[in-house]
Amino acid sequence: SFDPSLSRKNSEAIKTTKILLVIYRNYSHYTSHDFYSQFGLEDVICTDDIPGTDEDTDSAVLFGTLRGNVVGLRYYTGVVNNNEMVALQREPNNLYDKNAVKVNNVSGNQVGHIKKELAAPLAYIMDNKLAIVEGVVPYGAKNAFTMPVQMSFWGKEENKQAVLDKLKVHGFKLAPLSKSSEFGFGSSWVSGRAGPSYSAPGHAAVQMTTEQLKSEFDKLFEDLKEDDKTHEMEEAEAVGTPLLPHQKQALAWMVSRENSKELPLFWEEKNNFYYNTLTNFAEKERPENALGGILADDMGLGKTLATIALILTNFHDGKPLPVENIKRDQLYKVRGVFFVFVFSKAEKPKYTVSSDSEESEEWLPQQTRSNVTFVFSGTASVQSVKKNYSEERPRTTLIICPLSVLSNWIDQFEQHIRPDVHLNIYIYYGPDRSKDPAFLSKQDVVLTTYNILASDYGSRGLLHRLKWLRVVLDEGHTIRNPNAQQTKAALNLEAQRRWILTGTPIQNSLKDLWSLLSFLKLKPFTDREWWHRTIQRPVMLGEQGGLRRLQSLIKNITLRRTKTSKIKGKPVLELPERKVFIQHVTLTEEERKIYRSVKNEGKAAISRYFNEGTVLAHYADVLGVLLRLRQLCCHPHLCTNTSSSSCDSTPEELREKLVNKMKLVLSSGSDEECAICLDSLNLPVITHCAHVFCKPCICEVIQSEQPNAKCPLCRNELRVEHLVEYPLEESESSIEKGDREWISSSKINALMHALIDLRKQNPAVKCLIVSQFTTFLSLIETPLKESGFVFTRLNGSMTQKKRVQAIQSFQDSHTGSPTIMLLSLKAGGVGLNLTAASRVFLMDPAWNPAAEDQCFDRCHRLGQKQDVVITKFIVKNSVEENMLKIQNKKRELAAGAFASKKLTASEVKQTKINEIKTLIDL
DNA sequence: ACCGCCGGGTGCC
DNA sequence: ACCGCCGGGTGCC
Repeated sequence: SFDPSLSRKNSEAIKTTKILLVIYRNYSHYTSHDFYSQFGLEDVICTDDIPGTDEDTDSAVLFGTLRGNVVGLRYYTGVVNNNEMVALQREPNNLYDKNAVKVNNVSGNQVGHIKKELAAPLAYIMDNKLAIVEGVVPYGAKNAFTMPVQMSFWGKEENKQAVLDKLKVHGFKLAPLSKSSEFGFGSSWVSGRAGPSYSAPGHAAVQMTTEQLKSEFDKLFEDLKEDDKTHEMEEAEAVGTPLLPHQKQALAWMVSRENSKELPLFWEEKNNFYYNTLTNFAEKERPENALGGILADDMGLGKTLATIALILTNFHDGKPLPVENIKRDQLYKVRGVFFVFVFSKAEKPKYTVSSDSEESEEWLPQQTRSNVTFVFSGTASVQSVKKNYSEERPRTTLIICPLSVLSNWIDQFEQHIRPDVHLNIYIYYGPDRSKDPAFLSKQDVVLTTYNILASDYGSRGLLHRLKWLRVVLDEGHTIRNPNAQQTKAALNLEAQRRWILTGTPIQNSLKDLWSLLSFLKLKPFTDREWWHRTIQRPVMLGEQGGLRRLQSLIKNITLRRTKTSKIKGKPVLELPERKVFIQHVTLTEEERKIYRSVKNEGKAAISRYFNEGTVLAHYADVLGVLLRLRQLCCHPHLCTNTSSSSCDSTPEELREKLVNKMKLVLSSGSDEECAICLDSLNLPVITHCAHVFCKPCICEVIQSEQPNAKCPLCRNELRVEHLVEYPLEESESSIEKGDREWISSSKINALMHALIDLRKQNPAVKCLIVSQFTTFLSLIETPLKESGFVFTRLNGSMTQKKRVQAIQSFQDSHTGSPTIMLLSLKAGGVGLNLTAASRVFLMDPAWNPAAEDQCFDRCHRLGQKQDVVITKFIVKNSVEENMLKIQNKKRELAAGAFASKKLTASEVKQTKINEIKTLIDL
């Protein structure tokens, strides 16, 4: 499998010194977090530095417990059971007592108040966040006026004394932590099962070590395969592409989830009541099962196709979208309702709704105003149903995806729906998008992006006013951060069925899971407190029961297969091989000279930061130095000298400098994410301390930290009026193009040599040429034209239409179609399909090996028929080689047993410092 | 009796 | 609340 063309010649340009064969492994759990871990920013970003994030509940310990009283029961409707969990909630605006503390049951109905004498110290403790106070009503739930409540106080060790003192002043004392302090669950009336136990830390019957826990956690999603999910289902006729066996499994599972009549997990029916076995909450109303789930298949297994098949197959009431057309003369009017009856075999027409349509009886009487069209077969079974849905019975599937995969969805719909089937699909995107709710709700499918979703939420726009039949979040892990705007926006959508598609289900934290569960409307986890008390904390404390619950929960709502999963003994996907070669390039003496001088200058600056201990504060500058070096490895013209910083300048100069820095960071290929929402930048702004965030994110931080807001990355002062916005679309063209004469570079020579060689062997083979620098791609265009290559190009900045055109022409197999695509590394999202290419030339290494892998997967995926050969050009003795070292270290770490062992803040810092040192040879 | 005791009215915060 | 608390009625043995 060694490609001789790469080393055959010993030309002047390519001084190939060594070729390495890297065997492909799956690094899919490598994520964009990596950038932050690389620079040790995770601890700064992910913990309590940002207001509104989880109150560092992971490190909370139990201070003790206290018995108190709930009073005023007769004024409220909320009821509880014995042993039921209750939520304590401050009510600072209470007219009678500013210390008031409400007591709510699991579904949020108020039960009463904490007696005022106790509320006084509680209010202090809660307001100052000294402890989290949780309650359970041990008995007396049926009392008329007051009932007892057993309270547990959880907090950071350093706050324990303050809590004890405050309680003491008011004459209260926490019970010592003894075994007997396990409260409540022993006498649970929930029969049959062993009730859950929430024991105090240190007293868990079998406590797991952090390592055990970690490995169990990693296995969570791997143990999901087989058992009940092997059932296959034939796709509806309307699906134009035959499904593979594993896709039929996915379809069967998704349809069964949507049509499920079962109680959700952790609920039981008893005495006409429905009991939640985790919280002991009960209600008369049957809790709705989450009609949906998480499809967490590896990328390339066809999540998109499975979803399309789901839409068509479970189109309405468990029936598929009909393929045949309805004839007009079969229309009958009955009491203002339009029915179409198609009787194929029956002797007599029936003017009743078929009993097969279980729900018709219940809804028809109220629905007589809407126009309904039914198609029945004579055997009284419904063959197909089509009707104008009323607002209460929405028909529309809303699909939300990153912009980069929007076109992929459109393609896939076109590709996989039979041409004679009519499906209304509307792309809700762009300034001219429809403002008409009636129009939108008449669509079968509405496609939009997370950014549109987020801005729609802010303005309470159409997406949030309509009721949807189904909402699908593609790349759904984008809602893992509960504070991000798009997460809130997604959680607030109204829909009957909800799906999350993701290839990376859990990053490395349980916390990530909560947003997903909350989106799925899984009772009672929509409220973070119940999730935290019943699952997250028990798991964190190493309790077996907690992990068991988590496992069954994940198992219940998730389907995940990897590329290596097997179905009936055969791999789910048989992809051609994929080989990665590293081709070393040696710079010419002239290039080396420039490189060396920039490096020495940058090295001096960075050593100074090290000596001053201000590396993090000069974060953008460090990146800038590294960026310039990486650019010089590619081509001397890439490095436009964005001068190093000097202090104190006029506001205008400062502004310009900041804009330049922002451009630097945005084009560095390493940091296109916002440190707050951890997602791609939405309206990027730069702070005076030169850190880039989404404007909405940072504004929220500033808002909530009033009046002394600090930068989440470096703790410098922040002001809204100091934020500098990214200037609108002047980009690209301004970066010098025609004003310098074109020259080649060692890397371009190496590339051209390989391309020409390849063309000699097989003129039809298609290649991707990938770089993080779009200017570099532009420079490469010149020799491509000179050598007569037909090529196309895909940039992040291209309009949707142009992207589609570029992709289509490249995927075209006719002679004369482009054989080369110039691709910016981050241009295509995960869904981008470039299977026409079987060769990839990666012109410059990325910080994050996962970003590279993702890029390779755009051609090494379902539909690829040939082996994929990837060539990475790496300049000898340069920052690129050092980047490889770090990439390899990361891969080892990710693959090793201690995978993502939590590092302490100082360990992370040290790692970061070492990495910067490695990168610049310090 | 500027007390005690009785029994009715009453009741979250 | 089959409590506590309040405040009015009442008052030797």
